[in-house]
Amino acid sequence: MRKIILVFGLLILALLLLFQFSKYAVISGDLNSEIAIALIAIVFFFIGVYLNKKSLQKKTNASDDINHKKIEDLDISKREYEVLLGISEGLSNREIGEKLFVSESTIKTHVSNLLSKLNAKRRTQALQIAKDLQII
Amino acid sequence: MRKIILVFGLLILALLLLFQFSKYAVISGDLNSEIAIALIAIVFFFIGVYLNKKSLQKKTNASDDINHKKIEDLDISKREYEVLLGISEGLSNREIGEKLFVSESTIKTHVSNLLSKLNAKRRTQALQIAKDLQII
DNA sequence: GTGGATTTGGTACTTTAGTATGAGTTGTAA
DNA sequence: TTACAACTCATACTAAAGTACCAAATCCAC
Repeated sequence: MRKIILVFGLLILALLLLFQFSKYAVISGDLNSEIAIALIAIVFFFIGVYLNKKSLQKKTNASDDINHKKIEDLDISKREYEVLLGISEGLSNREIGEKLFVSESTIKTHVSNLLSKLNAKRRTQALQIAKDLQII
Repeated sequence: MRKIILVFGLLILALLLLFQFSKYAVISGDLNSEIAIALIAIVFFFIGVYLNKKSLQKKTNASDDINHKKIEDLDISKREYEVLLGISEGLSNREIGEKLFVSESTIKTHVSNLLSKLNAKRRTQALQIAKDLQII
């Protein structure tokens, strides 16, 4: 919020300076008024582009950022989450076990716990739910 | 490409009109020059916002649009694709069968063919590959 | 209308996935 | 230090998923 105020403050300041400058330049005869207006137009065009890009960037990041709070809320442990990532990579339980240097049994336990925590019946459903909750 | 030229043409036209209008208005004394400049600034600000949004929109759509050509290239039939969508919803073979009003056997056949076409060993891997190829 | 692709489905089997249960090992917060 | 959560692993199941093969019905293009 403070950031937004700062940006807008600076924007207004720049705006005023630009106006004053263009007026002075035109009056003093250093600058053609059309060119001054064109400059202002160009500057504001790019300000529009810049601000829009910034706001869209925030939205995009927010939408594909991982919701860590949700993971905690669901009581998903660190290890369980690593298993979930393995599932999302399309690995089998055995392969996840090899990747994390534990036995397939261990992975099965984690998967089973994960499914109940995510309220899913299958690993594919777990993926769908996890995506909905934006935790993967 | 033709569209871009059209947009820019119109833009330049609008620009010239705006200039002429503001100059005329200022000379005729109907308008204060600061207000004219401010109007131009605002107009160009929104032009910047609008054009930027348009270009970003295209990019976004292109990235999460389904690649139909790829589906054809992989020889994935209409029915197989429907099964793939069922998998991505986290459904079991039986549930996909119920949804498409065919037997589980049929779904198994489709899944098996899908896996070999996608070069996947498991349905979860098929999902990952399908996402990579942007066909789901 | 014939031929090829698609869709359907069955049997028989192997392989994974998932459940239930019990139990030993850590790390760590009270 | 003890109590608890997280992690580990095993056994013994049951339930799905996946493969291989075969076969019939249907649809569509040439």
